[in-house]
Amino acid sequence: MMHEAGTATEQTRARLLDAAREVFSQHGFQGATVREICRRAEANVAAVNYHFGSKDGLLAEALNFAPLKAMQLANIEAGGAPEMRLCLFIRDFMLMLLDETNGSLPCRIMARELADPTPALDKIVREAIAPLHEFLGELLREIAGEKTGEAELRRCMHSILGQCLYYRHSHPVLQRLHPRLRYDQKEIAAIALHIADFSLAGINAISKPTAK
Amino acid sequence: MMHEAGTATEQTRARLLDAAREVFSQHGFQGATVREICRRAEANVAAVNYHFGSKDGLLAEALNFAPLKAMQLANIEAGGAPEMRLCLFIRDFMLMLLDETNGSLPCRIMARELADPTPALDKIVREAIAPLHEFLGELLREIAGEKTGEAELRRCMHSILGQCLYYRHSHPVLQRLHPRLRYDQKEIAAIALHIADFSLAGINAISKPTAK
DNA sequence: TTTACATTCAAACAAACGTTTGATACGCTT
DNA sequence: AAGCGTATCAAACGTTTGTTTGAATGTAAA
Repeated sequence: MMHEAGTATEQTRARLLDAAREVFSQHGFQGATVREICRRAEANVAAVNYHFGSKDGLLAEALNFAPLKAMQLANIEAGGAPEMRLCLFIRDFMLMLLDETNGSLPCRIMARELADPTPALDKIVREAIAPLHEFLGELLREIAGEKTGEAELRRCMHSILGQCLYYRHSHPVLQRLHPRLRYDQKEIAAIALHIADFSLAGINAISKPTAK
Repeated sequence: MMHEAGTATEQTRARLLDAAREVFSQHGFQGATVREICRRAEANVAAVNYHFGSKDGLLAEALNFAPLKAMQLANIEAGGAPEMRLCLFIRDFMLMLLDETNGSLPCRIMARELADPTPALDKIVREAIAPLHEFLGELLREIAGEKTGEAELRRCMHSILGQCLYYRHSHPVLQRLHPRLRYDQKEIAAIALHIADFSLAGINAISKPTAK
């Protein structure tokens, strides 16, 4: 009756999810309208409620934490010095946040939801952000050493995440200030490298305070 | 006929502006409703359109760049080493972004608008953000020295602003992760000090690259 | 073919939105 | 007191929102 891969039903579901990810990442949950999502998916307005129950349900299914988790796993398996792994993490994270050719729109949706709580935020925090913080906390612990306090380490983590997210959150502003700027992969890599250098120096200063 | 300070008309205008600043800073421009603003201001729904023409007009008048400019001016007049002035700037900026007792809600409204363009964003960028970037750019130039490239210096500026704005943008998330956390003035000062230390070390690493 | 069920569709729904209207109340000058 | 312009108000306006409905369509088993 249904449920074979590639069946018409599943195609509509998939088109709706793709369109939803685009519109949600562009306009946020509040700014996105069911009608625009359906228009892009070439589906009827009722399709969202039929397949996902509600706009909330569509958001919940549109989210996908797999790329973020896969990135963390690959980072751990990459091995090497923790400083190098931090460098790698920042670059991969920035690519997910900024690279248009990167398919991981869910990460950009999550970035939008940070400031604007929706019914899905609790799930996002529980399943994506909390593990990310744990992963990054352990990585920074390796770099900063055991003597660094928990609060200082957490603030270093916030400093790094803040730098990364800034380029996503402030993108409309930065585009107005520097209209020529384009976020191609080369520019993203350069920014990531800056953040890594900047942050490693910061961590060192925090973890090994030198008397003046 | 009217326009004397303290007249009933001006009181309604003032109440509307106060309420608008609260609601806009809490829910953003899209999320805020004219009806809630009027309810808090104890005014009729039509009052917004009568006094400000539209919801857009209310936002435009609710914005106030004076505190941000005053802060920059005070910073310049304070004098002292540029490193110390950066420290001062970060603390004042964080207080405007986070301190509940601080009356400068416009700064928090602007922080929300960064990610979500509204008709007022162009004016915000032109009159508040661009001057802020110029001010901070000059301050960082003093710290980093003449040899540092323009792009590197701008990235350092983004690193600092990103760290500061993170605590505002990610507040809903951080509150869920650390429910006990409260942003009193002591905590804000501690965070500001961290960002300053972290960033000064970062700037030094960028501006005076040391061969390994 | 007939039956049963899942999916799609145009249309309508109720609620909330920003805004407008026309009447009423107020404050001032004459 | 009369007249005039401003401010306030309840009510309604026209849109847009997410959602629901009931009929039409497609698909696969009986």
